[in-house]
Amino acid sequence: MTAESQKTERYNARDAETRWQKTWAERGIFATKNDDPRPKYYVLEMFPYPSGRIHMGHVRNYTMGDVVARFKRAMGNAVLHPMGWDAFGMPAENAAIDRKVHPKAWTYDNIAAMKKQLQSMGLSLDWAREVATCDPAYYKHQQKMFLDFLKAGLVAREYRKVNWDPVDQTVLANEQVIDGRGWRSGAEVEQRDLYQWVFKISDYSQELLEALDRLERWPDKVKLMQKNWIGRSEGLLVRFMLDPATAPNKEAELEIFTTRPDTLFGAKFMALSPDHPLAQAAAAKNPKLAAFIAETKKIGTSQAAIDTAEKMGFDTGIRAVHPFDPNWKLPVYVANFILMEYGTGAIFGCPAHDQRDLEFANKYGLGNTPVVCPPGQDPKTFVITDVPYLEDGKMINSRFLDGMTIEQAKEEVAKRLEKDTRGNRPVAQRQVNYRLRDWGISRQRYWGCPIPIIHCDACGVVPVPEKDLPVTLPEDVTFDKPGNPLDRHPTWKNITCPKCGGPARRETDTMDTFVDSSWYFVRFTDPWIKDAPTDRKIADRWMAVDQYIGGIEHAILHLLYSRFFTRGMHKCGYLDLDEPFAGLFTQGMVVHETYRTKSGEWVEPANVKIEGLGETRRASLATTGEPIEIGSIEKMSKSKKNTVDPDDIIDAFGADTARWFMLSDSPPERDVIWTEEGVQSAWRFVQRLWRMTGEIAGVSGPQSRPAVFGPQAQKVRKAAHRALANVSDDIARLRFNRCVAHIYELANALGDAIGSAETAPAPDFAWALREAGDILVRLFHPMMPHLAEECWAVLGHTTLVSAEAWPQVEPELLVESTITLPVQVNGKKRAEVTVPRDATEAQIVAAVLALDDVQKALGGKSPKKVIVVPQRIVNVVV
RNA sequence: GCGGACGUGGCGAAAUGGUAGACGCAAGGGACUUAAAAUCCCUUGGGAGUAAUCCCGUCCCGGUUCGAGUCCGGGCGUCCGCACCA
Repeated sequence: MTAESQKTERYNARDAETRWQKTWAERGIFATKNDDPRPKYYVLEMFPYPSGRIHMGHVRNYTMGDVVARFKRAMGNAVLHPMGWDAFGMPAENAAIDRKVHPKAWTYDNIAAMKKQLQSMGLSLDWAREVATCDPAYYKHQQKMFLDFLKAGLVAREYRKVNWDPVDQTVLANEQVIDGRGWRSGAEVEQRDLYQWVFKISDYSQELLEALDRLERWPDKVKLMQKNWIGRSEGLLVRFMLDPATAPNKEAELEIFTTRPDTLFGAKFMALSPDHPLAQAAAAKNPKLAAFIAETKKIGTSQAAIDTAEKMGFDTGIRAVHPFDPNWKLPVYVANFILMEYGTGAIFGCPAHDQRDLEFANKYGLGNTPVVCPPGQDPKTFVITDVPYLEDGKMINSRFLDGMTIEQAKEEVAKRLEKDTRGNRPVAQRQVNYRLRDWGISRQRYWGCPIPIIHCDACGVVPVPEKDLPVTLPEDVTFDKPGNPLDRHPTWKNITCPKCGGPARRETDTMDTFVDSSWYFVRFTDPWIKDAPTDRKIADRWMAVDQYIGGIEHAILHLLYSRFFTRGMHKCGYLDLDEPFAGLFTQGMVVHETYRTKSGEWVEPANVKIEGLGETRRASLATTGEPIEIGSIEKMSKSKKNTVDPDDIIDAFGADTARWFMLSDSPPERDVIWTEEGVQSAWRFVQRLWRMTGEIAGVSGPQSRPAVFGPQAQKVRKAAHRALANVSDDIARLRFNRCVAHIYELANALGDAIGSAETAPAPDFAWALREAGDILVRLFHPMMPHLAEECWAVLGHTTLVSAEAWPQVEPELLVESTITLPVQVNGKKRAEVTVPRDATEAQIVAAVLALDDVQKALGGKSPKKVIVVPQRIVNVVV
């Protein structure tokens, strides 16, 4: 055979893949009907930002989703598997600034390019439902819901301290500040006070927290992260009297929040946030205090600044009165470590039992009194110097609390102070605090959903009338100056007030793009409806998303916001559920080795030549041969140039190879290392499957199922049905790496069987080979759909395997008539015993004790007992 | 600092408390070939032995159990999330 003819016998992935993609599109087999009566299954992958090109992370994510979609479809479900674009956001504006292209043009060009790439992957998507969040037909409904939320009390306008990104010139959510820097620009974030539109997500703190327990198919890790983020703590609000002689005004009281009311007798000082009204009032009369407060503002909010910042305080001269002792006066400080946003912005300090309080007290010589004594410690000798005591113990130095546990003391203090009233109000009340703060959605940006609000000099804040929706973005904008182009737009901004007809201005802020992605999954259920965000019946039919798949980086922001927004939509009558994602899966990243030249420049894998193995493994520049350092394995990123372009891989090997590799080896929740060897291995397997089905197709056998199967045939059939059972189970549990292994096992078994076949195999064996071949193709179809169609046709089928039902397991093929059990003596394996499947325990024991190896291991002793675990193991204990 | 996850061959990894290392990669040997590629076959945790076989082995130290990679306690290490949150 010549090299040329061999070449033609290879599977031509590029050719076959375009062909099958065309066939699927023509026959519309992935279109989903909203009135499909079969049980629904909604599988969704997090939609991409149209950056311009897909990356390997997308390939992994969408492959996993597609496997689930194709499997569920074959299982007889009506499957909803849509795709869209998270199309608003800053990169489009950055491109406008850098390249002088309009954000809209840039975005839609990117969408076109990426759509083509996604289509080359052979994903079973219903493209008719495609949405882009930058489309007025989409954001119109978002504006409507903003107004609904406003009416429902879920939106507020607040003058707020915000994180200001000086480079991007916009406000950032806390979640978008990483180590004190903007998550996109990397610029050090400043604090500014601005009017902000906020969603009242904190009204749902308790609800969002409690509902986590009911999300059974979410990873514990994500639930825990959300739980910590919501940050519930129970404590006591306590009103301290201020010594009137020292108070700056008639505000003769200071309210604090504490989770440790038990330590009240260890109090040494009070501390206020620099932003606290009492601090401000005191500063008005005390220039030195005012200067101190100004000083605290200069210290940045960056992580480094917070880590290294020393505790600083300023004695206001005000004295507070201990709630249990009118003669006990506590100095009131302004301190730089007290946050106005949490609790009441004021605390009482108990240095003996709090790290920060102790540092502060030590610095200002305030001393400490331990009030909780560790078990086994003599209270008389127990002193605190540099390390506070935070554990459990018995109360000491605490008058009526002495001898109690911490819990008892907390309860006692709460009870007494709740009873105690001052001015008709109890001195203390129990309170639950949350760390979660309202979601500021205002962004000083052009490329986002306009907030449908008008500011009128006479009427104030006026919602845009619904008949005027959508408020569309003007297209004639310039990006030659920093800041928001909407703010300096001559005509768009100025408008007449819909209420009074007087001069007014549009709100020029746009919404955080996380709003766009907080409901797109609902829009997919009916993206065609024009006059409402949803068709309620259809939304209720498809929601919740049964399986949501995406990166762990969205564990908090996107998922929490979506949970909130869904509740808002529920409240406003757009659907009837609270939790949008019934099942969540967070997939790992695609990582790759990094390469750098001696001078420290990153080098793309495509330009690197690797030689040698292990210790002698060396890299050099492909062009010049200059030696290159092999660095650590890291997430693929443009900055480190360790990326592999999906287009290149699909061109060279086909989409199926890329898909197969993405599912192989690593468990889906863990990172997968992209290697050249791994791709080669996947590609070889594609070829092998294709050859193998060709060989099976060449076997002539009976048309109808033989009545009896010989041992050779049974062996093949058992292998096929075992693989079928295993793969079915593992796809359902998203254990794709195990599916891959089981498919390899079946291919190996089938390869052996074909190898052992005669030129004219017996009819039953021939039939079994064809059956196993059919099963094999249908099993790998969700992972490698194009190859599967090709092989399916080679096997003589005229249907599409993509539209075939999942094969049925014959359960009797999964059980053996005899079983071989390992035999242990004192927990060490010494022999094996083969017994009939239905052997009784007594029969098994007899068979085991009759074994030479067992007798030898017993060394003449008689066994104390024999443990028989049915179908598993036998252990003889001496 | 608080919270969580993980630690298994040369590598990626399997293993409802029940034969540790399935499956893949890499490596070594062989077949086919003028040769290469491709393909196929064999070997591959460590040690002892001609061999049958035996001993050791899942980060370390203990414990529970007939039996522990798996459960519990204590270390060590790596990774992730949160963090002046009162």
